[in-house]
Amino acid sequence: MIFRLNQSSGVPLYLQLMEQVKHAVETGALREGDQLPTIRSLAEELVMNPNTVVRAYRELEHEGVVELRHGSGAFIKESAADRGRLIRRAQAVVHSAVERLTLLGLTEEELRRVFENEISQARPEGQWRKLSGGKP
Amino acid sequence: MIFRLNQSSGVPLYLQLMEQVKHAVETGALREGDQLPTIRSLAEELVMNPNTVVRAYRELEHEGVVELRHGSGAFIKESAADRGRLIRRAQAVVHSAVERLTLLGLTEEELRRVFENEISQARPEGQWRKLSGGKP
DNA sequence: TATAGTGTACCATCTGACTAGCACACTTTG
DNA sequence: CAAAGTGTGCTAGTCAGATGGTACACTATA
Repeated sequence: MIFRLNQSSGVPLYLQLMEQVKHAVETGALREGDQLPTIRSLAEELVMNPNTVVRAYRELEHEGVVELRHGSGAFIKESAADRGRLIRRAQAVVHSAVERLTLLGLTEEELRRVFENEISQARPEGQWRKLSGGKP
Repeated sequence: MIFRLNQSSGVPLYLQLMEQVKHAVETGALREGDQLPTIRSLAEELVMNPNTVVRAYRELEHEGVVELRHGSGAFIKESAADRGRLIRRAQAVVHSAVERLTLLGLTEEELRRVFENEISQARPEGQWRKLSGGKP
């Protein structure tokens, strides 16, 4: 497993860690019964506090993704549906799109904005706040 | 202009606001000389503290995106390059990709993870921390 | 039955994001 | 000149993320 965390994105580290684990499960990189890194070892390698790892693991347990076994470790729970194939296919689609846009000359910042904008346009159900203003 | 902020994403509101403004400029929705909403009015409509809007505006000014005129308002500065056409083209590409993946049955959460994973795979230059662990 | 390795549970502390409220200075408009 | 609307500046406080450290409880293994 390889986890990549972005310190300066504003997104809490424990949330990023959770996302990484979920993604690994979705792609099949982590399978049912696999043991996750130890809290202490992961904290050490990611140069973060063990408590932060604990928080991520506990939330993942609460979401039913992992199982914490006192004294032995953290393990991937049986996932309801194996979406590995679908996710990998999706990854391919996104990959080609990102590659194409990179060649067009978009910066990573622009890419993120375009993507986030598209998501929020396509699915306005979430916790959004709208503002319709004119020229004040 | 329409701004959409996500309260529960973990990303600071002032950063989200900045992104929205930048995106609006990139797409051409906001043009040179256009006046942005008043600090107070924007804060009121977005139901946030004026200080938070101030912070976003000041950072945007620092980045050269807007110009704050004491006593009159905030205005879009002349942008170095008009990337409107490029960005709109990119938006079309991303739009079709997102649509396709939505039809495949991906949730918004999965979509975000796949995208973020792709970005970090494609451009590992940033402030990333790697972990290569095995089964501990 | 030891012992090492694991998760669990606290507590104190620091930092940044955000809120809350007020007074002040400048510009526009009448 | 006066009033309304604007950005500016400041102080104080709340909250969540993250750190740092310690002690404890459980499990696997020799």
